[in-house]
Amino acid sequence: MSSQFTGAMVQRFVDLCRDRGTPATPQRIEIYRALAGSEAHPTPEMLYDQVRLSMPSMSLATVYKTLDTLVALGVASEIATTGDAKRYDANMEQHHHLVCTQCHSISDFRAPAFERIPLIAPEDFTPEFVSIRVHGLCKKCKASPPHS
Amino acid sequence: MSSQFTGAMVQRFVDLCRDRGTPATPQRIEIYRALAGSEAHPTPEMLYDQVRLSMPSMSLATVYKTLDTLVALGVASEIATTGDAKRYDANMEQHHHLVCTQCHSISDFRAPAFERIPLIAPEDFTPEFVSIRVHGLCKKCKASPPHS
DNA sequence: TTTCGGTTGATAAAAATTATCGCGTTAGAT
DNA sequence: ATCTAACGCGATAATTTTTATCAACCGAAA
Repeated sequence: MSSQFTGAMVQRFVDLCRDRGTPATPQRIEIYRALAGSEAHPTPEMLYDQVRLSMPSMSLATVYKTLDTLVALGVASEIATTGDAKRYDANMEQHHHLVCTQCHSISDFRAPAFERIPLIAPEDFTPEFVSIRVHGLCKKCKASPPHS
Repeated sequence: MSSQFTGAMVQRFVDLCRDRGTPATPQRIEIYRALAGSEAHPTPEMLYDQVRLSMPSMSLATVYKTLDTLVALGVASEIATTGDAKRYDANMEQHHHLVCTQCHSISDFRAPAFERIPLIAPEDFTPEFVSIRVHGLCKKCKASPPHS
């Protein structure tokens, strides 16, 4: 994620906060910037460590509360994982995920073949959107054998 | 999940344990039976409560350890969720999930249109399998308005 | 300036998961 | 049959992750 693109995302975030009447505090801006600038789909802890570099007074509780706020604003989403900690994504465009079965890393993925997945469901379920996860071996884990 | 079908699954589980040299202890059998007999994709806590009905001495730690064993044996899988607790599934057939955006319930789902999703990925990622999640409103939540 | 509502940071508490360890049971060797 | 070693179980402690609480702070409005 290039930093200029991140900057544009931050700007849009600040604008959205103004529109919604949600204060764009320095803490929220820094947390959003860290999330938007990461491709690692970071955990709250990871964001905490990142933001503290430029804002040492940051509290971990603020990170959790702000992430809830970002999700409520619709500028971030929580990713479903099998891991121990929550992970977030600021990429709100239609996209899917590659999940490494070895190291559990998650990366974004777009493919034309996945763009038009039919939105089907049983009759008693009202579908809204589909998410696809491709599980397999990431580049790193393919190269290096399991550490066991 | 009909109980006779659950019984067949338990039988296969016991056979598999014998083949693998993994002791099919009463605890493991009861935990597997509870998982195989549930359609709720239960959490460890839910399985603990269920199994204690017939085996009051069950320990929660045993549930956690056994779930790891079941996954290692390939007779159960952990489901990726955005929730607070882990959730498991004993249905090992190719299937997908309906996730309620309101109550976060998860139900199994099979559709011909999803049977042949192409196993595609970027060049540096080795895909193994795909999982699809259809997000939307379940029957109950469609009927009852949000509690807020 | 004062007030008020919302936010932050510190901390406690809760919830979920994992680690530890003694005990009992079982399998295999003798 | 007895002994022994290995393994699983249950109890519990410890760790990790997340949420709740609350006083202090900040900015906007009066």
